[in-house]
Amino acid sequence: MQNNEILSSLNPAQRQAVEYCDGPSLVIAGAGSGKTRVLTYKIAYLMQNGVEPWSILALTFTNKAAREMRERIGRLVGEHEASMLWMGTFHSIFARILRYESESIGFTSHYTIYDDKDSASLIKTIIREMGLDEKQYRPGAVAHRISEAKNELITPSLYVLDMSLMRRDQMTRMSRIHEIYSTYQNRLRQSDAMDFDDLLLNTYLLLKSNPEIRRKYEERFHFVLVDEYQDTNYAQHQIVWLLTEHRQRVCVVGDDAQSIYSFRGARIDNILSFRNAYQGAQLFKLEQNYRSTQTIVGAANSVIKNNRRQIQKDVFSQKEVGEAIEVVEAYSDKEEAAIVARKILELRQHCGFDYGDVAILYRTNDQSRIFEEEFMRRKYPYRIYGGLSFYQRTEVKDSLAYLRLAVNPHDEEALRRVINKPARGIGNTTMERVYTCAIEHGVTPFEVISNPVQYSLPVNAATQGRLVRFADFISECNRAASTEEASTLAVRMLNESGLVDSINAGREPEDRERQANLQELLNSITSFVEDNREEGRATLLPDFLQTVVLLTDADKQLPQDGQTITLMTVHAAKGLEFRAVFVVGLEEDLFPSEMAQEEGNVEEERRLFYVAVTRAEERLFLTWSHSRMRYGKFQNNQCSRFLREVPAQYLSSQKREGSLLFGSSRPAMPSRTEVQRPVPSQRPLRPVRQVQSSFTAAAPLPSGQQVSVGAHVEHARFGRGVVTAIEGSGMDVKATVDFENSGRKQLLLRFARLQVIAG
DNA sequence: ACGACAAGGATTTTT
DNA sequence: TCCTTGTCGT
Repeated sequence: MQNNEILSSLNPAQRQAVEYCDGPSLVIAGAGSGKTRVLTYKIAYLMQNGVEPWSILALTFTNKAAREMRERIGRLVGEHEASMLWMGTFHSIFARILRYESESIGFTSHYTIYDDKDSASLIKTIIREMGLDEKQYRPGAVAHRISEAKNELITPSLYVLDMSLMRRDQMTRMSRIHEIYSTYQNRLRQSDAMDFDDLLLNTYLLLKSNPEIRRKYEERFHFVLVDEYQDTNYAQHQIVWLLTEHRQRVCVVGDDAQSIYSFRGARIDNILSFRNAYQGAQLFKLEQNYRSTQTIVGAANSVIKNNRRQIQKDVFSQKEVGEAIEVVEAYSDKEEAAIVARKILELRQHCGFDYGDVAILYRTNDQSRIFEEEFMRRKYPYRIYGGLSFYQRTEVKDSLAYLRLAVNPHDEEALRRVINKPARGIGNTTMERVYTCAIEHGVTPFEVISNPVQYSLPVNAATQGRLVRFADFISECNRAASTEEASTLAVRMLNESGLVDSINAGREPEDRERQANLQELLNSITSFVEDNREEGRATLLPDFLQTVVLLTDADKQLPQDGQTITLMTVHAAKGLEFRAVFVVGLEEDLFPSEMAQEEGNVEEERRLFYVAVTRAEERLFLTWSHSRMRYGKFQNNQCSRFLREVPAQYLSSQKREGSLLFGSSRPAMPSRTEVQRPVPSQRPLRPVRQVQSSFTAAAPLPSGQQVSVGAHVEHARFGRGVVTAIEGSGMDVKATVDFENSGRKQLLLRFARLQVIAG
């Protein structure tokens, strides 16, 4: 695709944002304004103007966003080119850099990444070891403080110097947090492990304290782009700064009105004051909403106006005015669910909606239950998103812990988790002694169980034997981890450890589910290995683990089949859109949450409401209930202030009897203002690069079938597709296949499980 | 070492 | 209300 083709499909504001590449820019992308489009087109534009793909760094928050963007760019500039971009989540990109540079910060290249559960568990252990009261030092609260500190780039040694932090800890009777933090960091290091926050903190420290390394990455990344900038925390902002300070070639995209993750350390100030950090940054505003009706956009605008801290913008829609928003007032939560169900029936029967067009959005997960019950009764197909993640399930975590030990036997949390799973006579008493002994000798628990005699561990001979046997097993797997293929080793390890048998022993339905989960995990390892093999790479266990810890359920969730109602929290809905949306539970102390009121975070709750409203394309329903069962008792509620912030003009006149809420006038929509048009500066363009490859028309498959360009093929996992190119020679013949549902893939024919359907 | 029971806690959760 | 966690008894 040529430049002009890329640019011609953009509106003026989008186009200006794409074309401006000379300096820092901030793209404020209103809801539904084509943000991803701008990002992908901008990257394609950069590449077509001579910027090498491997010198472009694009950071996202989710793997899903990164994957989708890479696919879209692949369609513009070719899969091969797109595959060379540095594009991924902050965490995965930084984890990769840290693996490469691990030695300069005292880790090995196969360091373990602790997830939240692992770090919480370690923090809890430390609190106990220090003899502190767990009521006073609630592990969750301590973990949160530590995470906050890390996100603010405060190391343990800086923590003690920070008077406001120290005073705050004193006030909350947790004055020893700094010690816990310091011990926690030491234990992580000893375990050759980093938690999620360390991936950012250590990247920052690496770049900050090693000028040569920093220069290397500054020189590597000619252009840095950041998605969802409103959700970045201080650490992320600072790392981006370290990478871009000198070139100032940075483009951040986001919407301050959709900043909803402050509880995770996100700083809305990063986006609000971007132009202070990057002096002279160009501001582009994408204000045309392509998603929703004028009514929905108008309502959303009116609500968000009540926030003080925001970047002024005029989001508008040129779609039809659309249907009025319906407010539903219910007497009980049950009735609320029943009314919603009835409305869905109406939508289906009279308005041409399908189940898959409908989403129910709520503030808290436990609100899903009552809808689930209602839909179950009515036999509506539905799907609840959220809840406990696949990777957090006990059997999955246990299995992964074994694999982690094979890669890094010093991983304390993994060892704690599985040493007696299945029971092998190594109980708590023994392990307490092991940990004490390890601390005394300054070694890892694994070293103690490997050589109990050497460290004079006070246990009897039988226990000693059991410990050594386990340690030897892990050591043997550890040796195999650098040679044996991931799937083979995983299967062997989980079998030989006895974990598989213990999980397969049960016959209860829950046991069946556990068995299925274990199987699913093994399948995922196998397909990971096979995918890599088809693309010409071998896969060892470390490769798999590195990828898998940074995955979430959202990444493996099957795309909507279009036949089920979606139930999810508003947070989970960010970035999605539905023809019809029900925002339910609009009551004071629920939405906005009572917690937010205490902490003065109502503006963030309002942004959350804004996110909810702007998910809707055509129909929006806002519901609330006078009473609701919460924590086992009935609660009486007032309707949410956010409901009152929606002007009556957007609301339907039909109201329930007895409703004191809303009038029924419906004046014209507010007028929109002119789109802002900054003047982009031109710069000379380098010629478009040519890709050199040897192309062939046809090649044989292992099955003997001939596959040629244009052939229709079927793949075991990717489904059906068309071969668009065949290149390479001998062992390395690769086919590029456009799959109907899985996008474009390059596969090594030697391994690919391809069937020719029609040639 | 495991099952039965009580107590306590309970937003949101991209990694 | 309901789930997770800890304690106690066998």
